[in-house]
Amino acid sequence: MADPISRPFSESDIRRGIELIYFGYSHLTRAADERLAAQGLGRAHHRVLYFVSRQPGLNVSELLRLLNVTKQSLSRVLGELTQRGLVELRTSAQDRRQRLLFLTGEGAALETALFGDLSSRLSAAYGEAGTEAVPGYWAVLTALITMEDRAMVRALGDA
Amino acid sequence: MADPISRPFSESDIRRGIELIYFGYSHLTRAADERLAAQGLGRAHHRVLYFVSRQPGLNVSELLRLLNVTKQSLSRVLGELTQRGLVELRTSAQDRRQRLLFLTGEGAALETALFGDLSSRLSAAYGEAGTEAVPGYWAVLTALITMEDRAMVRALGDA
DNA sequence: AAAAATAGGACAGTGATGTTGACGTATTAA
DNA sequence: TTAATACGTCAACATCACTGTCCTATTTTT
Repeated sequence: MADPISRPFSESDIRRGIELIYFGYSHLTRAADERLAAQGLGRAHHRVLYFVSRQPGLNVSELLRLLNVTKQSLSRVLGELTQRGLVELRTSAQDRRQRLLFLTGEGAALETALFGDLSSRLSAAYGEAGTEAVPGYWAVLTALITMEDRAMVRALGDA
Repeated sequence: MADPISRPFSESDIRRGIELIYFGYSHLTRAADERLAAQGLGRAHHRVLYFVSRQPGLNVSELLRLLNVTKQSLSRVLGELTQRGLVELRTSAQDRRQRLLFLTGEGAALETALFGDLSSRLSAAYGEAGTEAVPGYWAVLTALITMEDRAMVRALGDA
């Protein structure tokens, strides 16, 4: 846990961490952004495709919590994705108020391609940084997430 | 360096890396985003304040390269920042076509507060993750950046 | 059975941030 | 003198987010 006595991190260490995550994230998504743009879609669409692929059958509320946007904002994106036949909404049998989200075949194909874009870049980075570096990368990023949301993010992996 | 033989990274490792950087970055900037919103500013303004603070006297072309946006887009943001008296443009003595960018006192004060927001979150994360984790965090993020841009990012630290 | 809470959708207006494209001007370099 | 460079600017438009309000269907509570 956090050690309140030792403060081994200089301003330069902090600035480095800020700049690297900013540039790193933007490079990570670059190829996927281009593929999306070619289809007339944006990152907002990708995030929906990603999470629906990750947790097929999740409902709108759960997706809203993950994305941390308003339902009006999600509604537009979701409408476009269903119109294009990339995402499907099915009424839940347990609670007929809920709409469960699934990718169509076409949606899954696009998501796979987009995942490939991210994956090839990140695999290369893992490889270049070395196996020992990866747990540290995970640890700092995990610690950036507030306790409140950490369970939600962990749950993605458990699914 | 990259080992072309071993491929020790599963899809789950990759997904984890994607999700953590997405949620981690959004948590990192949360407090700063709120401070900006309270002033009627956005992340675009913050990025300018950040880089001008980091490299006082950089010119518009250099800033465009760092931000990777069009000059029309930057122009609006820069105009707002100068109007509010947060950023100052001075004509370069060496090349009078160039405008060199500096923070005003007020601009520097705001940037300091915003940096404090990022810094306190990231310091806490470094601390929680442990000193050993930080170099791994840096290494993976650095490797995410294309060789082309890596020199540019490194140059920020050297300044 | 009636009332209240929940899940979700819809309409209207607005703002921040980005884009392309075209054009202009001052300054420096060839 | 010509060409390239470093800006700045006007116009139109797209994406993605927001607030606020109102509505329906369904489930839960009382």
